[in-house]
Amino acid sequence: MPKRKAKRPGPKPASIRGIAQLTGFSNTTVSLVLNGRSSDFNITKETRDLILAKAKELNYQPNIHARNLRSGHSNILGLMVPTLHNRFFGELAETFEALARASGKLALIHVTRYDPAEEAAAIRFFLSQNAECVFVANPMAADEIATLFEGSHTRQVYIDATVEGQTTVSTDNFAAARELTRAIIESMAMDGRSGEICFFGGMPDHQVTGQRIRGFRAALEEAGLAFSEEQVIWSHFSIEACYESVRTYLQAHPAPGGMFVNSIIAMEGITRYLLEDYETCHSMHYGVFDILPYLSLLTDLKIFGVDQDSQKIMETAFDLYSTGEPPEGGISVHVPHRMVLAKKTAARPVDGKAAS
Amino acid sequence: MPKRKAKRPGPKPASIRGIAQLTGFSNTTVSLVLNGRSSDFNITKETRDLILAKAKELNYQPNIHARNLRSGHSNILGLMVPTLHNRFFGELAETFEALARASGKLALIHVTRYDPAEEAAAIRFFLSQNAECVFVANPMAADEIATLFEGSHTRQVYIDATVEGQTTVSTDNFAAARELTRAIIESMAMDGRSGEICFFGGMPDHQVTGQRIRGFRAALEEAGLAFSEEQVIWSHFSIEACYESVRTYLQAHPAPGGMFVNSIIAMEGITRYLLEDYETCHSMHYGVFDILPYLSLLTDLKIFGVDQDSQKIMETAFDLYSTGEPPEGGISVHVPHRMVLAKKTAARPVDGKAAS
DNA sequence: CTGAAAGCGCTTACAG
DNA sequence: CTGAAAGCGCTTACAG
Repeated sequence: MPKRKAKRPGPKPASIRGIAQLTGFSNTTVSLVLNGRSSDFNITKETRDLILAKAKELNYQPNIHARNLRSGHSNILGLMVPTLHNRFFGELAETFEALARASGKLALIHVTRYDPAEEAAAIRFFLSQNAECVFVANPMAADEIATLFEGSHTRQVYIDATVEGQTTVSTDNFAAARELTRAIIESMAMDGRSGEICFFGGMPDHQVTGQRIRGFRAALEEAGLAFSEEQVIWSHFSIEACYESVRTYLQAHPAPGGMFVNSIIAMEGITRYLLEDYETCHSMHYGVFDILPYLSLLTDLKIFGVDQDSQKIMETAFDLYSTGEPPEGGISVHVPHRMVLAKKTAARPVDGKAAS
Repeated sequence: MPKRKAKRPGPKPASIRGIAQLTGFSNTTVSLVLNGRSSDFNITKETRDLILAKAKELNYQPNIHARNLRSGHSNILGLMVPTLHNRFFGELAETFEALARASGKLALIHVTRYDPAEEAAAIRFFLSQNAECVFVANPMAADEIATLFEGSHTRQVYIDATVEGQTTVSTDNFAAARELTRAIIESMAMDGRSGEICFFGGMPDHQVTGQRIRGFRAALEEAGLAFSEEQVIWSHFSIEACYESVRTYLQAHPAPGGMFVNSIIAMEGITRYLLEDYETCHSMHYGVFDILPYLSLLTDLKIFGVDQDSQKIMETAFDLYSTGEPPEGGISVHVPHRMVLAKKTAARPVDGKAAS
């Protein structure tokens, strides 16, 4: 057990000046040594060891504020994310933080809750701090964001977004959505199931949603199925909102066939509605984007999923940033996703009884 | 579409000095106005409006490095979390960031991956930056961490941890674990199911796990059931590790009864094993800590859960920090959790007590 | 009512 | 091989 904490003694953290005084060298020498530049300046091994020892003894850590203020480059890396409530962004953020720290940068995370105004505020903040790079994940207003960067020295890397002339990294949302839709169609066919397939979740201005809708539509049309705007059910990304939307839709469409579910949050909204109408929910075929890897195994629903590789996506984005200037016109990278198949195709006995 | 970005023009962000020159006032006056202290210094409305207008025009944002360096108090708030891969910590982090920003503080998040060495590094970093407060969530080595703070001015608030003499906020892990275990026992009884109940997931030194094991044990003993160390299956918090552990256990224990699952990650490990032995997995009764709110509804497993209110926990922790000095000896707050019942026993999640 | 000046901890030409 | 000194953008006594 630690002792009750002492009240106000507060020794200040070790500083360069402190180490300089204690060792008898100048600030310059200490700073040089501590920054690993001793050899560039032919600083004696003895001097170096003395300073290093003292620094270790005092547990010296540079004051980032002073360092960044002075050196001009802020050492700040920013990550803008719409939320941290789901696996995809949580993992993105965790990887971001680890990579930033490993390169000696300060990781700043700004959560914008799918709000374009908050997004603009986030970017302005990062710019005002002279951030070295901002990773913009899944923005609502990608183009507006890009214009904010104009004239600044701050780099920008987009994740799950497409912006003309910028560096972008993402899952191939169009292709993945098409694959997922195909899986739904095929699953319905094998099951002898008919009925409309709808696209559920997301807001009209949300770029990634738009790409997925195009993939959804392409698959439908390839299969000779019609697509109309009415098949798209918009909904804000919250369980409550998704629940309301799916409820309204299903009560108006008594015999649905399948659903393209645009987020794990939307799936939770559906699950909540399942309490009210198990039969209908259970009869449908689902395809979920950002599925939890093992979710499909747990459930007795007919459910497929796209599992994005968020760690790889972030690593790729970071690489693109850290390997110097981007090529003129930007560069776009797609990171492969993984399809998660419904458990029927895996080694598990089919019983699929309603729990009712 | 934004224009291709300009290459190196880089106008520097607006500064106090810039505004001073442009408006003809001194740095002092500008600084005072911008910090909302005009009235304390009887600064003319005209002066104030002029400066404010110019600041807005230039989209002035204070340089945090300069401000914090000068003003001594760093304005930094730290959050130490073991991971961001799950809902509980993701939501914690999101709420933390929002609260910090709303109070004009700089939110710094440090992910430690359940590694005591990383935890110490995180705390040392925060201390070296003179952070105003560090929120320590679910540490492996709470006591060691507390000693690191000794003699510093940095406040500390523990989340999901108990430290002698410190301010702590958490779910009542003991009580919740006991309730959850009771639910498992009762569910098994109603089902006429016998067999050992084991505790699955977590590492020996993990404090919160220890508290939950005590609750688990209490419930067993209250029900006249034996408890022995062999019923505890340790496992690192990763899907892979949990899969391996559960596999080893179940192959050695052919007729298990129930499982206290110590994290959603552990549950995913089990789900993965379900592919190999559906019968066994399906026959057991589960209780999961940190369940996804609607997970139990999706599955055909017999599964109960504890749903922690991470947002409320973080808000409470933040309040405790922001309302000044903590009382001598610290203060401990428990935030109520919610029991999620298996769908067989209830039509929906119910607040309060376990199944009756 | 407003300004001149010091200084937070650091880095970096420059001098020797 | 090492040191004296300037300055990053800000805040805050202090002076008037």
